[in-house]
Parts: sequence; structure tokens; C-alpha cells
Amino acid sequence: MARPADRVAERRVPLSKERVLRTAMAIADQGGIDSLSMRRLAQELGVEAMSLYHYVSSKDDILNGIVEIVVAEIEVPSGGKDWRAAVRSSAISFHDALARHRWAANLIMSGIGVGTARVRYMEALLGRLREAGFSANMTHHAYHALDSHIMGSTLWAAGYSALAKADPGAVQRFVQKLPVADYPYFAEHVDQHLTKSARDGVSEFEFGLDLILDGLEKVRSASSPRSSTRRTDRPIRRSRRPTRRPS
Amino acid sequence: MARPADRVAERRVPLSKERVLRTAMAIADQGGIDSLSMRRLAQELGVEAMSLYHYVSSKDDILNGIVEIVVAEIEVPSGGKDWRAAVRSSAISFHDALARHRWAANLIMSGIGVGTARVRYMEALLGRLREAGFSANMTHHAYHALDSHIMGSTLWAAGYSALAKADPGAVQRFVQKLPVADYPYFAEHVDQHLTKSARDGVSEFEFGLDLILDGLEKVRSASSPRSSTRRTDRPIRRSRRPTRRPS
DNA sequence: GTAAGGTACCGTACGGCGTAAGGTTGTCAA
DNA sequence: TTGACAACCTTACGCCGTACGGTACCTTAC
Repeated sequence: MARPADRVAERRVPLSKERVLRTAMAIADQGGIDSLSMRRLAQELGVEAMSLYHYVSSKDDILNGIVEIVVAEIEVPSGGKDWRAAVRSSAISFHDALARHRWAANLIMSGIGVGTARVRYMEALLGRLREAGFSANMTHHAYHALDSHIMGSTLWAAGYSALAKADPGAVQRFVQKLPVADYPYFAEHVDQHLTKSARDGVSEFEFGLDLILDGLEKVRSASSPRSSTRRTDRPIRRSRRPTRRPS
Repeated sequence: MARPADRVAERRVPLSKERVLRTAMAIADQGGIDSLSMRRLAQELGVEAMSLYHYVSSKDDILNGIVEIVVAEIEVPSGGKDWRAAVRSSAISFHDALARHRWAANLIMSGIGVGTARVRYMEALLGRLREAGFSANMTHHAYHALDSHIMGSTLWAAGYSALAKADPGAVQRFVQKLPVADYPYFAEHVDQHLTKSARDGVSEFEFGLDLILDGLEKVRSASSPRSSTRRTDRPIRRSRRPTRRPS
């Protein structure tokens, strides 16, 4: 009687989608997204690869799942008076989440599905912008400007730091082999990266972020001259020409 | 005598790295980067997979190569008075090149090597900014702000249009299944994408680009007092060093 | 004329991948 | 006791990148 029960007790904690996803994240965090294979993941869980398919429907399901976990870590913009501070803080939180899980940005951008965490984040950000007085059209553009910057900036940082990690000194060697006379500005640029204490592009990220936020604030205060909230939006839909630049 | 010569004549045009890369690009352009395999590429060239290794050293070599070709297509910012127009035009050219080859942005961002075409582009852009009066530090940040936006924006557009192509109506179905009452702003946002004639995010791209360029111009004119408009704008970012006077 | 050496290409094989299809085993309700 | 069911495993297929070792043909030298 005791024997089978013991064996059961040993074996159980019998997996779950949660545990599969968490382990997948750990593998990706440690060895990069390429090191995450079904076989490797199963091995980590003390199980055979095919067993995983009882909890997930495919590898894509896993990838979607771990992206959702990362997105759920993002601190959503708070309500209140200062939309700029709220959005800024949320963007930095987004950046931080992606920095903690360097594989995530690439996954998000390569046409992965939109899950509930992602929708929640977008809803919160879009809502915060509308509440701050942006029109529907302006909110749309503001969202994409912010999103592009966050993704682009973080992806660059991820790639750069991945390189620096895989082969420290590669950058130095590269720039030294370069005919500096021909590419003085490039050399200067690389040098700035090498000189700056390794802050993974935080300074670059925040600079661009503030540029965008300042621009948005200018647009906002121009279109709602009072500091009032919620003007009715001018429906500028269906403009087939590029939106004119602000101000 | 004639026979072997004929066979030779048939067979020759005996490949070359150039031809391998061009064919690889064509495959990627048509079927996406995932459809590019050594075997598929070889088949397209009427050759066995291993034969390719006489012209390239690895698949990564091929990926680097085709990215370089795309980057070489970018129109570099011209010299002259109007730095803003020059940089804007170059950025749009960059965006267009990435739009023509939707796989490229993802490759560039996933830690691929920097080749000569890339260096040339960076050198030209950095140089144009310095020439316009930006300090070294400002140029550094401006470059990254522009680069992040171009990459982020294009990557988003590539993913979105890939989805729309693979499964038109997927977006519509997704948003219809959503509890719109819970996510009104999200629904509004998606609706804007569906309503807008499919222009692959050009409007979003140019809006963000102008936001950044306007911000940069403000910084520039503030730091070079000889320039026409001297504004009393606060410095957007506390720079760790005072921005040097250019030229 | 023929031998040497080089260029271009091919055949085979290895270890990895995601996953379809179909077991096997242990648990528990009826 | 039985039978449904969940949890997990075995095997196999067709892909992938590429290491290693050929082979066919061309050019050049003697």
C-alpha cells in the first residue's frame, strides 16, 4: 500500500501550464530564446518532450505565454493630473521589463499574438492619453510613437548587450580595425558607448522618451487650450495623407 | 568534343556570392525569412546545399550579407542647409527599404554583425547631425532616437502586415470576440487601423518621426545661439557634460 | 601528352528541431 | 471490479545547419 503512494508522492507536483511557462522563461532568461527547445524544457522538468503537449498546444503557445507574463509585469500608467509623469513611468517600467527578459522584445515584434495582458496594457495607456485630453486620432499616433520608441530602443540595447556579453571586446576590436580616418563620426559614436558606464542604453532610452513626451505635450496643450480634460475629439479619420506634423 | 563543352556551357554562370545572396533575398522577400533554408536556396540555384559553402561560410554569413544589401539601399542624408529635411528624407528611405524587405528589421535587431554598408550609413547620418550643429553628445542621442523610431515603427508595421497577409480578417475577428465594454479604447484603436486605408503604418511612422525631429531642432537651436530662433527652452535632458559648441 | 593542382560542386551523415500518432500507467468514481 | 480519464512516454517523420570527404572538370607546366 505504501509503495505506490510513495512513488506517487515523489512524482507528483505534476506540472501545469504555469510551471511549464515559468521554466521556459527561466531557460530563455538564462541562455537566450534560441536555447529554449521542447526537449530542453522537458528535460528541465524531468519529463519527455511530448508530455508538454498536455499543457500547451504548441511551442508558439509557450512563446505567447511567456510574452504575456512579461507584459503583465509592466506597470500601467496611473490616473491623476500629470499624464506625462504617468506615461513616462509606465514606459520606463515597460523598458525595464523587456530588459529583464531580453528575448521578449524580439518575440513581441515578430508577429506574435496579442494576449489579454497586452490588451490590458494598451487599454490603460490609450485610456490615460484620452483622459489627458488627446483626441482619438492623436492618441492613436501618440501610442505608436511611444511603442515604437520603447521597442526600438530596447531591441537595440538587447542586441548590443547580447553582443557585449557573448564577446566582450568585440566592439573595441571592430572599431580598431576600422579606418578611423574614413569614419571619424562612427568612431566617435562607438567611443561614446565604450566610455559611458555600461548602463544598457538607459540614457539613450530616456532621452528619446522625453523628446516624444515633450512633443506630445506641445500638441496636447495646443489642441486643448485650457488644462481641461476631455474635449470632444475632432474626427480626423480617413486622412489619406500623412498627418501634418504638430505645432 | 562538342558534348562536354556544351554541358559546360549549360552549367556555367557558376554561382558567386553575389548570386547566392540575391537569390536568398528573393526567397526571403517572397516567403519570409523562415522559408530561407540552405536546402531551399540551393534548390533555387540548381545546386546541392553543401555547394553553397564554397561561397559563404555559414548561414549567418548569408543573413549578414542580405542585410548589408538592404542597408546599402538606404539613401543617405544629403548635405546642405536643411538638416531636418535631409535627415527626414533619409529616415523615410530607411523605412522604405525595410518595408520592401520585411525580414530585414528583425535581422538587424537580433544582434547581427555591423557591415560596411551599415557603417557608411551611420557615418553619413552622424556626420550630417554634427554638421548641423549638434554636439557630440547630442548627436549620439539624436542618432539613437531616430534609429529606435525607425526600427520600432517598421518592425511593428512588418508584424502587423504579416499578420494581415497571413490571415486577413484575423484582426476583425479578434476585436469582435473582445468584450468591447471592457476595452473601449483598445477597440477604438484597432478600429482606427481597420478604417484607415492600408498604408502600412506610414502615417504613424511619419508622425513619430516629425515629433522627434521637432524636438531635436528645438534642442539644436537652443544650443547654437547664432541660429535664427533662440528660445528659452529648458534643456530636455541634463547632460553629464556641457554640450560643446560645434565646429 | 600528361601529370599536378585548383576550382566547383556533390553524397553521406550527424545531431538537433517541432510535433503527429499511438501507446502505457496510475487514480479514482461507480 | 471495471472502466474512464489524466499524466506521461515511445517511436517516427520530415525538416534544419553543416562537418567531412569525395569527384569532375579546367588550367598550367613540363
